[in-house]
Amino acid sequence: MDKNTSFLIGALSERTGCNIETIRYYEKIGLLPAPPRSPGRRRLYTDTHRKRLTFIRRCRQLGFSLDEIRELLDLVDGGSYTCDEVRELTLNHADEVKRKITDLRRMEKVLRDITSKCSGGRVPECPIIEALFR
Amino acid sequence: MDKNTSFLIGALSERTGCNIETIRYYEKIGLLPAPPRSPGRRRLYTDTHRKRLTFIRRCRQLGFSLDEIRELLDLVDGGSYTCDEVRELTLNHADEVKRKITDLRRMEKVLRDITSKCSGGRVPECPIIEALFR
DNA sequence: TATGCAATCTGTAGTAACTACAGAAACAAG
DNA sequence: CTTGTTTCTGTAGTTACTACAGATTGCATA
Repeated sequence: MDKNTSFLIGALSERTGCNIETIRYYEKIGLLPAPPRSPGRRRLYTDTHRKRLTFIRRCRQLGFSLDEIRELLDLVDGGSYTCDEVRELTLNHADEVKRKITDLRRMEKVLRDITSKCSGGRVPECPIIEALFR
Repeated sequence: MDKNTSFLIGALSERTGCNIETIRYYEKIGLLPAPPRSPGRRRLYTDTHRKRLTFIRRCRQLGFSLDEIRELLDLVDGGSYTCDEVRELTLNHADEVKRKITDLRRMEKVLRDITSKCSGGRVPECPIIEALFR
């Protein structure tokens, strides 16, 4: 928990739930800064990295694309971001999520409707198939 | 609408809402059978193809993966599918859709909660960012 | 001190489901 | 006959990872 304590990539992986290959991938594409290395060239992370990675992971879970996250991080790194800018990005995203929910709900309804029509026997004219072909 | 009337890939694309490259892609991976060709080697589709592609598209919209669709089509093509098998595939999928909806709803709530905390000014300590880093 | 084994390293290739192009050939209209 | 649109094949790019292969490194134990 100390600001100066450092740990290896495996520990970072455990603490964030992000797998090792993905951490190195984020470094490669410049989302996560390259950390200092041990004499044996192992990556040495600190809590700062952990926080940043947590941020990235959380955004991913919220459905932000890596490019959107990059935008957010640029705002943060620039230091001169406007609350409004972040707010807009986030609200746009919330709207997108809302649309997805609507679609999925329609999707679920169709699936349930379809299966409710199926008697469950061994017939060659399955209503599910029929419904989907129409 | 005639069983024997054939049309070109552009028409199939329009009728199904599936874009041309994607149609050729589905043929390449064996989801859509290779249609006969005109003397000039253009693909000649019939309503049978249209129906099959419609089925594929609809399944995609419902969130089935191409592999799942392949399973469904194999069942159909085999001719000996059980209604139960299709039903199970479909119900499993409905459950998955339900889970996705749950996740997205939580996601949306977080996004709205977060933005509601933001006053919208030009401050360096944006609560949205703070919330996501924690 | 030797040795074994887990963790890490780099770099490359594979994944899903397309999308985008380049360059050639075919066809329809004026 | 020219012009423009459509289609053709084949290849490469996309996103966000995941999965190796083969080489080190470092720690613990005999």
